[in-house]
Amino acid sequence: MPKPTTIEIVSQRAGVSKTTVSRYLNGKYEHMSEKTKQRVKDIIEELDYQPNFIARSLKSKKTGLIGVIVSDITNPMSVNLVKGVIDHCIQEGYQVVTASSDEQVSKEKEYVLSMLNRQVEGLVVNIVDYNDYELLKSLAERGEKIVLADRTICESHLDMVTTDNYDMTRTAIKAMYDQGFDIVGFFSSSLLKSNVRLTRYNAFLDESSKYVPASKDLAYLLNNEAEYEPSLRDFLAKSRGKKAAIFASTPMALLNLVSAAHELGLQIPQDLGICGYDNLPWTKLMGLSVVEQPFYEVGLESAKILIDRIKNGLPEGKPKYVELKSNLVLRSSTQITK
Amino acid sequence: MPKPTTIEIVSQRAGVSKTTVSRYLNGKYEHMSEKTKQRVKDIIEELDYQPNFIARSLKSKKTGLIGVIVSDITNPMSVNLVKGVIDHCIQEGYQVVTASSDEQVSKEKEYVLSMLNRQVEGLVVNIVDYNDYELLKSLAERGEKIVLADRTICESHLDMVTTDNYDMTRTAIKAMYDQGFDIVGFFSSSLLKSNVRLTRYNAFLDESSKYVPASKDLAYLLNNEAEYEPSLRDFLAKSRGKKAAIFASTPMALLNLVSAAHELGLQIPQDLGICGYDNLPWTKLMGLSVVEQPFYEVGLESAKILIDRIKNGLPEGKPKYVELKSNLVLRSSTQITK
DNA sequence: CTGAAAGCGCTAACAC
DNA sequence: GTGTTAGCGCTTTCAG
Repeated sequence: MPKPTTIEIVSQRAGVSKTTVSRYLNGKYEHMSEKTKQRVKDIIEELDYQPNFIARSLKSKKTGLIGVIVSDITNPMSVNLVKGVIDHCIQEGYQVVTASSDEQVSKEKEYVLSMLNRQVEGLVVNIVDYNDYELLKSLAERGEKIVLADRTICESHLDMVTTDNYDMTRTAIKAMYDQGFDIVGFFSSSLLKSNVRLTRYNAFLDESSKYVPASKDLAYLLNNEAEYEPSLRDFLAKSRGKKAAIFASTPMALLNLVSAAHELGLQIPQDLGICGYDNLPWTKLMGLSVVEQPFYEVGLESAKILIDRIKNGLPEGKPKYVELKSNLVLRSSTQITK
Repeated sequence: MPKPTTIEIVSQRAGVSKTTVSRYLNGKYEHMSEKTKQRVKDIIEELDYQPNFIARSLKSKKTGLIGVIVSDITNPMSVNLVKGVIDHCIQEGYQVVTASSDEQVSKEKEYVLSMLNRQVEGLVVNIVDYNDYELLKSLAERGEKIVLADRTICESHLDMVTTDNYDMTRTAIKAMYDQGFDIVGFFSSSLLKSNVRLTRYNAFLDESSKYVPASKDLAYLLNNEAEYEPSLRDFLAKSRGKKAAIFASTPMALLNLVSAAHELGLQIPQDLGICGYDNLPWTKLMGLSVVEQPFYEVGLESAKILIDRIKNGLPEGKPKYVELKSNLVLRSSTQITK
C-alpha cells in the first residue's frame, strides 16, 4: 500500500508552503494570486491528492460522523428511520455510524458510549426502555448532542421526534365506531418499556369513554403469545351480540391477534373488526386496516434537528419536541355494513 | 461543553509523563512499577478519562471504522447483510459506517470514495451493477481492502461472499419436477446488471434440459410489471394439458408473478405451481415455496474476511471466494398430487 | 523503570 | 499574497 500523498508533498511540488495549500483546500482564495491558486490546483489534480480527514478532525474537533442507534435494525420501521437519518446526514456532508441495540439496554448504553468515545458529533437514538434514560440525560447535560427518535421519555431535556400517537389512536378508535362497530377492544404488548404504548393506551381509554362505560375492562395488556387467544375469547364473551372490533396497539399485538382470530375460526371483519399499528407489508396482503407512521420522516427530522444543534448550538436552550402526522390506512378488516 | 480531559492532564495529576500514561493505556505494563500503574489507574478513573480516538488514529493510521454499502437498505435481505457485518465488526472492536446506494452506480461510487477518504479501513460492498467494477478493482489493486457481498463480479481479484445460486436453483428446479410438475418455466427480472441472476438463469437452462427439450423457450426475462401477465399467458399456452409451474428468480419476479396469476384467476398450486427467491415475510403468509438465502451469514462472513485482511494483510495473495448454502423452503405453492 | 522530544497531517495566528 | 510557527492529543523512539 503506497502511502498517500500529504499536504507536505503537494506544497513542495507546487513550490509553496503548506499554509497556502491548506488555504486553497479550504476555499480561502481571497488573498491568493490567481497564479498560485492555479498551480496548487494543478498539482493537487496531478497527484490526486485527498486531504486526510483524521488530521483535519484532530484540529477542528469535527469528525463529520453522526451515530444512530436503533432498537432493532431488522425491523422495517427502524430501517426507514435509519434511512431517513442517513439520507439527511449524507446530504449535509456527514457520515453515519449505525448500530442496533437489539432491544437490550446494556447494548444501547455500550454503543452510546463507544460512539461518543469515537467522537461522533451527535447521536440519534431510538431508545429501548423509557425508564432507563439517566445516561442519555447526563450526557446531554454535559453538552453532547442527542436526539430521541420515535420512542420518547418524559421529563427530559432532550430533543425528541415522534409521531402523533395520542391523536391518531383516538382517530382510529373513533373511525372504528364510526364504521359501525359497537364495541372496540384494545390489545397491546406490555406497557413497561414504552412511553409510546402508554400514550396509545391512554388515548384508547379517553376516546372509548365516549362510547362505552368501562373502557378499561376492554383493554388487554399481553405479555406473551399464549395470552392472546384466551384474551380474545374473554373479549368476545363481553361483546356477545354486538359488532366487535379490536385495536392492536403494536405490530406484535396485531400479528398475534390475527393468529388468535384465525385459530378461533373468526371471519374478519364480519366476526371481528381489526385495526392496528403499523403498516407492515403483510398487513396489506391480509387487508388489515392500520396506522402508518412516517418513520423515514422521523429519521429525517431527527437528523435535521441534530445537525442544526451541531452547527448552531442550542439556540433557545429549550429542547424541541416534534410530532409527525401518521396516516390511517383503512382496508377491508374494518369494513362492515351496519 | 467542558473540554475533555487529555493525556496531558492525567499525566500531570499523576505526577508522571505522558509516555507512562500512554503505556498504561496500551497495556504495556512490562516495565512499569506496580505503584505507578496503580496511581495512573486511579487518576484515570477519578477523571473518567477517555483517550481521544482521533488523535490515536492519526498516529496509528487505524480508525477502527469499516464501511458497508448496500444497494438498497430498505430491502430486508440487505438489512440482514448489514446486521451481519455490524455484529461481527462490533465484536472485533470496529464501528460501521453504513450507506445505501439505492441501486444507483453513481451513488455507490461516491460513497466508496468518500468513505475511503474518511479513512475507513475496509469496505463491504453489495454492488449495484456487475459491469461497473473498474473503480473497485483499481482501488483493490492500490491496496484498499474490499469485500463484495452477495452480488459478485467475474474476472476480478476481489474477495467475494455469496450464496450457492447455481446449485440451489438447480435443486429447486429439480424439486419441482420431482413434485410432479411436467413443465417448469423461469421468470426473471432483467439480467443486465446482476451476475447472480445470470447464474440462476444458466442453472435453470442446465437443469431443465434434463426434463424438457427447448428449455430456453421457457425462460422469460421481464423488464417491467406489465410484461408479466402476457408472459404468463404465453407460458400457459405452451404448457396446456401439463402440470405447469414457474420458478421466479428474484423477489420482484415472484411478486409480479403472483399478482399476474391472481389476475388470471389461477389457483396455486393446482393451476400453477410457484417457487422463487427469496424468503420474505409475505411469502410465508401466502404459502409460497422459496429459496432462503443466509444473508446475515453472508454479512458476517464478509466482515470476517475483511477484518482478517485488515489485520493480516493478504496472506496468500489470492482472493477468497465463499459460497454459503441456501435453504429450500417448501410450502403449499409446490404441493401437488400427481 | 521512566521521561524528553519528535512527529502523525493539517490548521491558524501572526508575522513579513 | 505568502510563509513561519506552534499546536490538536496521542504514540514511540531513544536516552537515561
